Amino acid sequence: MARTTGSHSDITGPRIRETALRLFARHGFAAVSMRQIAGEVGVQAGALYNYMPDKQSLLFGLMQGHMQELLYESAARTIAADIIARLEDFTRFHIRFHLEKPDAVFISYMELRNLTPENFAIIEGLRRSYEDTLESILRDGSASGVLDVTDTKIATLAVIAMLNGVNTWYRDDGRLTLDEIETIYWDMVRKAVVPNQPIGSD
Amino acid sequence: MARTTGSHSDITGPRIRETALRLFARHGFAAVSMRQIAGEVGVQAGALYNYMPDKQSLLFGLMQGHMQELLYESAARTIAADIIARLEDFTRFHIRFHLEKPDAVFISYMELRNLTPENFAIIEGLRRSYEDTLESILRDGSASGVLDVTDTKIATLAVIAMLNGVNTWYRDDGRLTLDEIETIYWDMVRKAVVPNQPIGSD
DNA sequence: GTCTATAAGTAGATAGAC
DNA sequence: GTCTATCTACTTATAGAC
Repeated sequence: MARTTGSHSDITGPRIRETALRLFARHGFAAVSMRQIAGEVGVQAGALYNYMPDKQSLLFGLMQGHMQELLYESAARTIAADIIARLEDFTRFHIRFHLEKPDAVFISYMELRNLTPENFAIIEGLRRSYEDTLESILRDGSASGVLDVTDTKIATLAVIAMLNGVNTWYRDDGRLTLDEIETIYWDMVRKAVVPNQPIGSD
Repeated sequence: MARTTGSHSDITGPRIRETALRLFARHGFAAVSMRQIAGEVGVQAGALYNYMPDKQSLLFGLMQGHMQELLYESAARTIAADIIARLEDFTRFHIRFHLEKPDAVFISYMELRNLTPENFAIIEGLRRSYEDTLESILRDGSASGVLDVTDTKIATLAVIAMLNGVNTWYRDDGRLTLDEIETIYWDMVRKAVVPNQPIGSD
């Protein structure tokens, strides 16, 4: 039966997080008020504080949860034994995972400024761990000669930045399928880091 | 002679814009108050309104000025007749220009959400014009066969996203010179879009 | 667990003196 | 052109009733 007051701890909590994620992504953390979140959830602002000590914790929880899931999933999906195949695993996983969670991706990058220094350090650590997933692939590939990168760290950041770009233009109703997009990016990533012999060079 | 009150129109205006640019980049548009800007400039909050009708116009003016300068400079510096050389011009210009103006670059991307719809449309138009600079290079190169890109639009956005990434990690006292960084990125860009024959492929 | 009410502070913007 | 003072609205967070 419908109630306008009473206990809803098991549904209100997730709804607060979903709503906050969407509003933070759309308008920015600083521009969204607790009243606005509460209003969309359907409770009064004071009720939010049953679920979090303050607004900062809400933001941090969203970002931390996202980064932990990213790390967990990337470890599970980047498993091929062959280096080139593992790089392809990573490329396709990164694009797909990021396109599935655009709001969480967006705030995890855009709202770093609004974290306390302690919380910022934690999120930065998780982000670096994720970068290490790719960097170790590039380092192993360079060592064995199947890849050719001038600077492993820069190549890592360059590839991730390039892949992140998909989120800025992708639309569900666009002209390309997800698989086509993955393939186009994988082609560019592969060419950028594989030893090559340009046609027509001498 | 030092004065604490009186006319300063010719120096206060630029100082307001410099200060706002720095504060917006550091803390975000929504998190910076007019009083905070005024305080760092050394005037009272009310005085700011001699230079702009509202806070929104201040943000828009900063972003518009940056984008117009980017367009003007890119046209002046991407001039080589040869396609590959022009792509290299663009790559090196983009990295250098963006590293010279990190705050303006940062807010021109991060604060798009805080523009009114009308202002957003104008900035988006300028951004697309800049992307067209690169896209026309890639299109011309593909047509003449000196470049090989599966999808011109995606390649444009992928290259720009990759180059933009430099701003997230560059430090003046880092281990690489600006020219070394440009060269590393140019190497990756070139390999990604030039027709190639991977060594060891069959 | 949610409500109402409120504390204590800050926001953008304006009016009028100088 | 800048100041002081102020308006109106909104902010995060808390207290206590139910």
